[in-house]
Amino acid sequence: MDSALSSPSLNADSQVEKYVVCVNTFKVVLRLCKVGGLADEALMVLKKMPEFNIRPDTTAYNLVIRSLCEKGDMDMAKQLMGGDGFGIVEKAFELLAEMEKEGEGCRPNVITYTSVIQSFCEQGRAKDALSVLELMEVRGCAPNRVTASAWINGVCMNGQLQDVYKFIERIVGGGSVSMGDCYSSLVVCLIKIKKVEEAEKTFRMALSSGMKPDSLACSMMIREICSEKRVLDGFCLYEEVEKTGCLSSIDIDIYSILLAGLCQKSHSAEAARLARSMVEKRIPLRTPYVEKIVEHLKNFGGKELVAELVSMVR
DNA sequence: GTAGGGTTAG
Repeated sequence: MDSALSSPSLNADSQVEKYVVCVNTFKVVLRLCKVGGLADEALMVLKKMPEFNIRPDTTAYNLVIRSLCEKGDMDMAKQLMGGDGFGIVEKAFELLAEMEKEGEGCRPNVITYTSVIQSFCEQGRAKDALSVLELMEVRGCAPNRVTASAWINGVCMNGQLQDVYKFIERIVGGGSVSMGDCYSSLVVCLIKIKKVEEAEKTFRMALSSGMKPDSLACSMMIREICSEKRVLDGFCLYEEVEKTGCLSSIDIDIYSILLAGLCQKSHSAEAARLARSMVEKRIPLRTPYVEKIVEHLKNFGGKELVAELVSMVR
């Protein structure tokens, strides 16, 4: 990469006549660097752009910042295992500062700030993350649900759960992220770190406080409860979620998982109710479950219902 | 084609 960049065949002067090199050309290269984990090379390419009379824009900078952050995370992991490596994220942060100085055309946006915040959070550097959050707010850039999610995720993974509620209060207070989005992220994280009981408590609390958890949080929570063989609990939770009207984009597999579980445990009334609602909503059965569901349901739900369900199998 | 949370059969 280094030699290619500095070779005579690839300098600004000789290229101008033969090719049209533009920002997008460089973005293709930067994207490749990012995919290939070549953070230093990405930085080098970025610094080379002015020689082609091309000013990097926000997305070009963001690609490099993401590359650096990903490398920083890897180095951090190495460090935790006894190696060294720290401070790559500082480079990303320096680039961010550079963008703020450069002004128009490459001004940092919510993605830029979020990337750096995410990296700091993953490294357990909540204080640094906070300073970036404050910076973006000062610059009039509102954090969004991804910003919040990155923070919550990092803090959870680092076992700093006690600070997460304070953070949620703070970011929701800013007015650009909803409580439901924050608690959805939290629930997903808690499940991921195997704190399922706490996840369920949090999820139920969110529901009863009138929040609308997002579809992933709903799907994961119900799926988790089903996997504990608590199908009836799962079904009740599903019905509660449905009442809030935030079920529109829930994972459709959940329906089949619930229905199969209800059938297996002979909760016939509930099974028939769910089956009817699936027919109404045109939710298809998942094929791995069809046989067992049909077998149980034809005794309780009626032949017509079963026929309709089966006709929707895909 | 600039960012983010997961599963995959009883």
